[in-house]
Amino acid sequence: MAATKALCSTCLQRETCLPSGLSPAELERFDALVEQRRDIRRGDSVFRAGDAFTSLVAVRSGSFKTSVPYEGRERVTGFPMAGALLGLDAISTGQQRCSAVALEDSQVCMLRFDTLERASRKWQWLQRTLHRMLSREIVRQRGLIVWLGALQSHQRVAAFLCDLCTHLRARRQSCKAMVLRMSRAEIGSYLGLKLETVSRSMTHLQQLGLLEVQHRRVQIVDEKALRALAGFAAER
Amino acid sequence: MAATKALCSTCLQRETCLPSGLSPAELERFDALVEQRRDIRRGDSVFRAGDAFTSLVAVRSGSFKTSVPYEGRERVTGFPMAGALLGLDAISTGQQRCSAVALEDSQVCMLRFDTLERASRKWQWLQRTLHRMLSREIVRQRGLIVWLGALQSHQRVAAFLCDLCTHLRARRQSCKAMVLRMSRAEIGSYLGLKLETVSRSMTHLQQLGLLEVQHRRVQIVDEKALRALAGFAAER
DNA sequence: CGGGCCGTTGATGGCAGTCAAACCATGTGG
DNA sequence: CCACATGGTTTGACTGCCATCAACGGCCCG
Repeated sequence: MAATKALCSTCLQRETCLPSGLSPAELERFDALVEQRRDIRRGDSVFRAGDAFTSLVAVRSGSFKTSVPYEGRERVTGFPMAGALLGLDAISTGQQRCSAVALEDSQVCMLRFDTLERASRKWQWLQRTLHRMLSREIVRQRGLIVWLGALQSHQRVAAFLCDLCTHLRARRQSCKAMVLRMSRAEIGSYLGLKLETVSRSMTHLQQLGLLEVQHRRVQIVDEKALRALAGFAAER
Repeated sequence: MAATKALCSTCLQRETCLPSGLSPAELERFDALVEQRRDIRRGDSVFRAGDAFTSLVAVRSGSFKTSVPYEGRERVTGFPMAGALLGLDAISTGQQRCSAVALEDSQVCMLRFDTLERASRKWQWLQRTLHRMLSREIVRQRGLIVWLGALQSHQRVAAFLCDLCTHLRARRQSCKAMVLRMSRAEIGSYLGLKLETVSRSMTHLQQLGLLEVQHRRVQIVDEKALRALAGFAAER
């Protein structure tokens, strides 16, 4: 957990992160808001459910899983990647409600929330961006709700993979040869399925000629058909 | 759609709504933010998916259902009641993503969002409350995600009824003789179940001696057992 | 080389979806 | 006031999807 000063101006994710669309001058001012940068090793957590909330966490590189404890077990609620903001749910109570564990060696930027609130009272662009990030999280979660309530298992897996693909593309990474950072069990927990069902769904999609699956290596062969199967309209 | 000036200072919901915990002086200032009050008749909508977003909508009295179009059908995403804030998801894109239809004759207060943003740059308490409302919506939705992914049909129905009960109690209404404003089909859409399954689950819970059900009249006989069945821990 | 973890595949059972019919409350018009 | 239509709810029989239990196989790492 090395602590070094983060510089948003040098960050590859600044366009998908909080300081999006800023002028160089604004960017410099924003840099002052970042408390520290931390390296998180694979398997380590940034915070755990129950921790006191003081800072939002921006993912600078790598990827995480967030999960809530429920009935002794864990339910995965998302797989945030670079540019995402963690801890938005903790604002309401001041307590973290989920745990965030790194799926690979990652870097995060800590943003003290009281500092952020003060700054966003001064700077309209920051206020707007923060509101948008909060609102976007609501939209994202609702997408999951629709998946869980309306789709069959192989459709959910298809939707998950398409979604992952979209996020990777937005981060200029290859979608043609994805490497899943999470296990079948974690995908299943996220999608409300058992790990065996996730596995079966993937082989099913492979048999349809939409995917090539080799353990954690997934290649999307026919993305259009995959999206259609998942019930995505032309939109998105 | 009568338009009269709303007065938060006279509103019964002001403690669960945006202007919560305000001094009389602050309350007066807040009153100035409310654009107008509107009466919405049962079956009418406040906004529909695709509408341009300009205002948040606070429910003053009555109840609504919010739903997103999906594959030609509708998926119910919530049943907001008095004190709730509608349209939080629209902030991210500036477009309404769901429709809000009144389940009974209701009243709402329109809050222009640009006005609200300007005011919350001046008033810290407003900023905090707005952030909390946004964050709380994330938490609420995540609860639903956990239900959908982890619970059986009768557990989901039990959780739904307990949740409804909690909200009614917070609004000082009776929980012992609830009248459901929504149909079985709407409950099913919300919980990711078919209407027949909702009906069967209710009779099942009745046979267990936890409920008394007569069409839309539901009486909770053993709330503790119902909560236990739904997987609620002692918390909440 | 061996062990453990993860992923795949198979057989079986149970829960919820589907199709269908009956029942009930409400409201409307004769 | 009653007959009737209508929409919502309940109940039944059957089907199908996913969970469960179990065994096997591949990969990584000590």
